Amino acid sequence: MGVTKTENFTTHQNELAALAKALGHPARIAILQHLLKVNACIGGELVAEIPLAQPTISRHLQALKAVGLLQGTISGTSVNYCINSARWREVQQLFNGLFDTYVAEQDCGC
Amino acid sequence: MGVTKTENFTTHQNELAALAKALGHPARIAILQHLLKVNACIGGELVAEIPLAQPTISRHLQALKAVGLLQGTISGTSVNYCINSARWREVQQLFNGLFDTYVAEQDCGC
DNA sequence: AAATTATATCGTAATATTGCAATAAACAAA
DNA sequence: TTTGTTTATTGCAATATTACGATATAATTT
Repeated sequence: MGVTKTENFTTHQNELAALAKALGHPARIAILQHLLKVNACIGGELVAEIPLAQPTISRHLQALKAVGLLQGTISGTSVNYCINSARWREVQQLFNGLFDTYVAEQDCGC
Repeated sequence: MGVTKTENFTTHQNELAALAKALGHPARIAILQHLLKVNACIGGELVAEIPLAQPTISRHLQALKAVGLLQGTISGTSVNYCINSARWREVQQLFNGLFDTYVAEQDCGC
């Protein structure tokens, strides 16, 4: 079907999955890495940086914005994108909340 | 097209994206959470836990196994699944490697 | 051997995602 | 007003994902 049965899962599970999904494309990782590297708000110099067509990059930016990782503010004809620092940390803690649940490495024979 | 242009990105970017993608479905989050909760290897009691059909859960398990987060060992007619602890920690550090790149919260006016 | 149990795979249908060309929209500059 | 610049949206086409029923596989049990 291609449709995820979100109603079968908790809000937390759905949110974590949605965030992971947003990170689930190398172009979106590259976008974030570039924003982290220059550590600033940049207008679409990403189109020059990333070897994909401008509409494609625009879509990836929307996907990251949709989960709150990015924010964009209009500045003349261009848009300044940057990382939403509060959300960024929140998301990191959401992921670590999952990862840290692993306690010991009890030998289970696997 | 629906096909990701992996050749345009680094191995690291592709790996991180593939891992995130594997976490990008609530059923797979639920599977991991359950494995973490019982902290043991379980045969497919997941089929009873998660409200999806058995073939669907099997596919999700394969997806998690494909990125190394799970390992399964055959035990009679059933399969014991558990988290690969080494890989688990490795993946956590990969994600934190991205998240920790965010240094300051310099005011960029966005 | 036949039946049972547990899991994987196949086939199929529906929806989602990715990508690009073309175009639109919004603003700036001449 | 016209021209250029930048970003978003639309309209495809191709591929991927999700889901389930049916079936296959593999080991255990009777």
